Amino acid sequence: MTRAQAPTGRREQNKLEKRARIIAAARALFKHKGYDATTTQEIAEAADVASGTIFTYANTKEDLVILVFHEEMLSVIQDATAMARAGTNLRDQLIAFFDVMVDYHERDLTLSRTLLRQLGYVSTGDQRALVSELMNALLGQLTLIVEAAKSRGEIVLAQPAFASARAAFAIYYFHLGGLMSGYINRTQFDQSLKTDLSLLMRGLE
Amino acid sequence: MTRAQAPTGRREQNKLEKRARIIAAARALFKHKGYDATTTQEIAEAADVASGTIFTYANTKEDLVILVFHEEMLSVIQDATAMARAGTNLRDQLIAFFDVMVDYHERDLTLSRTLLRQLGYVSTGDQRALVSELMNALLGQLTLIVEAAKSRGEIVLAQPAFASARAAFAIYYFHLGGLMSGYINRTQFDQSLKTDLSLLMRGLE
DNA sequence: ATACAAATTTGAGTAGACTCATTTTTGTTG
DNA sequence: CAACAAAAATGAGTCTACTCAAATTTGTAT
Repeated sequence: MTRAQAPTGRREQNKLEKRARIIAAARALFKHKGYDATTTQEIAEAADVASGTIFTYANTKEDLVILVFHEEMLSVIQDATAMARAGTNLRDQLIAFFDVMVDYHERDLTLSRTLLRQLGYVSTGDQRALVSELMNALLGQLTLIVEAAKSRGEIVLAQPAFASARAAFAIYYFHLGGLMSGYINRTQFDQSLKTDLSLLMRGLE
Repeated sequence: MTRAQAPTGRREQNKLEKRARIIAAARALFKHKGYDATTTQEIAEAADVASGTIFTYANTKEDLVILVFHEEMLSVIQDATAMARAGTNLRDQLIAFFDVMVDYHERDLTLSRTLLRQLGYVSTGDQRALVSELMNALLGQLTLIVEAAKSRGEIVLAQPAFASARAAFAIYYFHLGGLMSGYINRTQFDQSLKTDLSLLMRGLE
């Protein structure tokens, strides 16, 4: 199922290099000219491949956004995890974590909007695997944070820690969408996230 | 700001009729042939307008999806509210509410996927107003449900009821995305929603 | 080396969403 | 009703994401 060994024949090697070139070209152009203003032709030229080659590595132009984010996001998650450690209680740790993520998204609004859009609409297998990987990394870190809070006796869990991490992320994700689409501003985002996470901590009953 | 009176000159009347024809044509074709297989030309023909006219009523083909859903969704929200009344406690009422919504979305997966995608990426003013209206209707009903639970002493709220409604919806929305994108199936959806809403009820602390 | 098949790349071609200069319709004024 | 301006509709044309048959490259076997 999952490829056992990293295949490193010449052919595989070339594919990897070409793939890397395409992703790098896409990233540079998206950030420089913006997503919409960048054509797949331009990406192909910058990556020194034919226009059709793009589409053996990504099924659609939007899939390229996922490829671009995939690498970056993993390191953002690391940063977020590091920042979370500074917090003194679970809620503040979660807020610190999400803060790093939002800061990242705010740096390139158009691109992040395209990403969010795409996350809810992934086409085929390859890209889906990447999204799953990101989501697992994210929820994995959040789960660790929740479990740590449990260990130090701060919270009591009737459900697996994973479920709490998921619920917290769901709340973050919803507000992120509102922020990215311009329904709310950053101040409102911070406020709403804080309120709703407090709610999750204390419960309604 | 908001137009005071309904303007009903001949011109306005014609626009409304034309708009209605376009939406009806789009709905019929989307449901019959699917979103992707339907061309804006076909919609224009079915609505008996020129191809360009479509784009004076919707900025993009995807915006048409929002127009189609706008009407339908308001009545789905009514149905959901009615079903929620049957529940005996807040959590079950919320689950009953969301159940109606998911049933609706499951009836036309492709179209709902396109809607969800679009919700996180609304282009310009007109469509944004429609989305806000839907969201307000939805969160409004949920808020009423939460407030009723508070009135009968089932829950205690440190925050406005609106925040609880929003948090519940956020959880629903996240899992809905997973369901629509095929990351989870309906059984898993029901399970996860139940778990996470229970979490919200009882809190972590 | 040579022949062969499989994998990969190529780029001209296609399809369809969207634009916009022009035309048509509508409402108003004298 | 004629003349005019504003609003709306039109559809030929553009632009670009994406396809796919043909060409090229790669790995293997003899």
